[in-house]
Amino acid sequence: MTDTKTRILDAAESLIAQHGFDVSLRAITAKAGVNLAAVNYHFQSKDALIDALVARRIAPINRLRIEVLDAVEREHPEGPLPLEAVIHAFVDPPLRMPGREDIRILFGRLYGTPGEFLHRLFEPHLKPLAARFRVAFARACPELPPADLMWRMHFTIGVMVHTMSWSRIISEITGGEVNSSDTEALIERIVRFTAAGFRAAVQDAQSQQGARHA
Amino acid sequence: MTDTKTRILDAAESLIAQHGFDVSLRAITAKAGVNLAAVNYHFQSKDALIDALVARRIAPINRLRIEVLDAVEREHPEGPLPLEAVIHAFVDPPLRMPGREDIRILFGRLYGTPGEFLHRLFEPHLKPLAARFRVAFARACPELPPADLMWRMHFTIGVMVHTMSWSRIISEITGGEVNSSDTEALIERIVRFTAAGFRAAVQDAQSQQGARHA
DNA sequence: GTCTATAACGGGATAGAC
DNA sequence: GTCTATCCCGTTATAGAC
Repeated sequence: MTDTKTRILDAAESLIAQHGFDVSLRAITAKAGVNLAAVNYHFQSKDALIDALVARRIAPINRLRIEVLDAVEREHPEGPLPLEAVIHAFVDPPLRMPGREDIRILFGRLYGTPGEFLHRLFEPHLKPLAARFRVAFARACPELPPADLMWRMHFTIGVMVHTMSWSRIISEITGGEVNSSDTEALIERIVRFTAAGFRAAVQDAQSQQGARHA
Repeated sequence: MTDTKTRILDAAESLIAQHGFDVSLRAITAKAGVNLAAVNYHFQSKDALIDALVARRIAPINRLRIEVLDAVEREHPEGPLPLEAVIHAFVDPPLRMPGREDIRILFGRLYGTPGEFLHRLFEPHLKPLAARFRVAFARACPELPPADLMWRMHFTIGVMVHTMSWSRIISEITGGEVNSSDTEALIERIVRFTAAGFRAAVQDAQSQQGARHA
């Protein structure tokens, strides 16, 4: 039998992934097989529980992302970085994640809920990461204007997050035709798609105004 | 003074965009300037209110998407469809949306909350749309294997949704460096990014297994 | 049709025994 | 550390006056 604290975290993680952040403490403690008051003993509040829960998963993932990026930069001390490798360092750790699929869904849920958790969680956990990867992407796409660079990083996050949230459901509604169980192949698909997006031509300031597709 | 029913819908829309779906009926009715009981009179329940609220916005958007796609297909009765035009038909109506930015955020929030609303809202509203666009995308990318086609549609939705949810926040945290107020340019960026992604080479079944980036 | 008042319920948090 | 019992609050929904 594991630690009470981690059992609460595990139960909360699973339930939040399935039912969202408004899961009751009663449901969590029931699933964890611990008493209702335990959650307020080990953590101060439900919010603090969620903070701890997210930090437990985000921290190692971001550490891994930085490590992988470090390795890429070591291999290319100067000149442009290989774009696919940078994207890979960014999207692989969260998508591959430790075991449970719940965590992927939970993670996707976080991104899908802008505002509430932004200042509590993303500001500390994600801001330094974004800064780090921003210069990496800039080195991978030297000719890309800064605004386009930011938007395309943003788009890449969108692809990653949406895939994390919906991959299981996608598999269901397409009747298995689209299979998300092969994580390796899925990551590869994402890298190819977004790398091509990064390399797309940018519209120049002139034609930006009235361009329309026939 | 407008209709009570629509005032409730407007208030709910705005508040949900800002604070999520667990906004209280008290807050909604207070903002709408109507009585608490009104929401249960005009709609049966809070869930029914949300259904009505979403349907009110999704229906015209999807109608427009189909209309635009119809026009594209009329101009190209046979042979491949222009990819950018198909993407445009899909992402432009929701991103351009009627006036209020709240609606974009709300829309993004819906996609970011898989599970809860899927069977109630996306099944009826989105399933026929997806089927329609699927054949359109297949005509635009004839050589793309079906599985890749589905994933890339999925990725495109991810880019669109994430942009809708986060565009305002992105503008804030980047200090205006990245500006989301120019909807026209933003749509153009999305179309370029995703079109390039659709056109990316697919990994063949052989190299799918052990490919890794240096 | 719209409001006032209240019912019926479930939520998070806490005090105190063990 | 863990449990029982309880408090207090906010929530949805409803009944009935206007």
